[in-house]
Amino acid sequence: MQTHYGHLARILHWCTDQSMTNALAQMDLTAAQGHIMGYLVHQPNPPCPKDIEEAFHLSHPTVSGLLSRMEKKDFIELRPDPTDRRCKRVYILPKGYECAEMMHQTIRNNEERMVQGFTEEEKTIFAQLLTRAIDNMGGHPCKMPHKEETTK
Amino acid sequence: MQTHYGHLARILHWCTDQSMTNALAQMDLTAAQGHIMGYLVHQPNPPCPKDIEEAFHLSHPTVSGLLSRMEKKDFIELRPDPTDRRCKRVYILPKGYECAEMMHQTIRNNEERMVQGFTEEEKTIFAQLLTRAIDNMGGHPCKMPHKEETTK
DNA sequence: GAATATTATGTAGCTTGCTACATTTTATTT
DNA sequence: AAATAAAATGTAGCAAGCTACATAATATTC
Repeated sequence: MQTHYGHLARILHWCTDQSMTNALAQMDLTAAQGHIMGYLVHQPNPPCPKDIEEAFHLSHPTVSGLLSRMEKKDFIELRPDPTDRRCKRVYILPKGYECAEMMHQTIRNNEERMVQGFTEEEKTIFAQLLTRAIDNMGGHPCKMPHKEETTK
Repeated sequence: MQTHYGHLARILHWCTDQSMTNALAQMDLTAAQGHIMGYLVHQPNPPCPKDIEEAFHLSHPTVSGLLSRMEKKDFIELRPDPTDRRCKRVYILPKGYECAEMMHQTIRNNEERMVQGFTEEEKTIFAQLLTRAIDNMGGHPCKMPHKEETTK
């Protein structure tokens, strides 16, 4: 059985993913809902569902379902845009901001832990090899979700 | 914005995943159904749904749904075990074997492509750094699916 | 051997993803 | 200004994941 880089990459992401999922569950949020929160908190203005669809490359019914469940739990609030009655705007409520802060702490912890015992040179090489392998697979993966919800 | 290894790992796996999903779609199989096929074809004897649940860490209703849809498309056949009437056995039909062969070819192509232009030394280091990062995240990820459906 | 526990599967109902089609509002064309 | 196109969201229905509960067959225990 030879080495499978794709498998190793998968496991590594799985580890960070589990960590984030557990942290989010303690706040009564699912992983998908947490991703949205991470995005929302980094937007300068309240986005509309359409913006989220594009950022995450999700269909609009999927986003619609996620947002309505997040609203029911008081993480966000949906209000119609006064200037364009087609659009809704997504406003973050206090519980939403708490969640986002917790997520950032989780990512920081994971990133640090992952390269524990790596020398600075090893860290650099690690990032370079990962990047080259991605490039080899076809460069920019145009449909990957947003950076914010990344080390989920 | 600093480097996020978790993100890079995620993108790399995503690339291989897309490749496999596209290949499977041409045979009218979903990604999840393809994973099951990859597992089935490497079992010495026809397994029962319970074995699949354990190999993939899926719940039994999930497996049950997957298998019945695969059976409907003639990739597999479910027959009751004569010695234990609680169990069903999963038999692979010809279409199933074709699918498995195609999947292996896809994995080989991806693995090769991924490290194109890497020296032998770089390949070794790449695998080592990935492995060490995984170990740092808590060693054996006990709930990761089976190796077979890995570089999906 | 009868009662009980375990094991394998089935069913109901939820979240999150999708596509396809419908509706409403704004923008464009003529 | 009226007709048409485009944009944002809604609804229906499917796949694939889950938990919780139900059923049927085998194993264990008394």
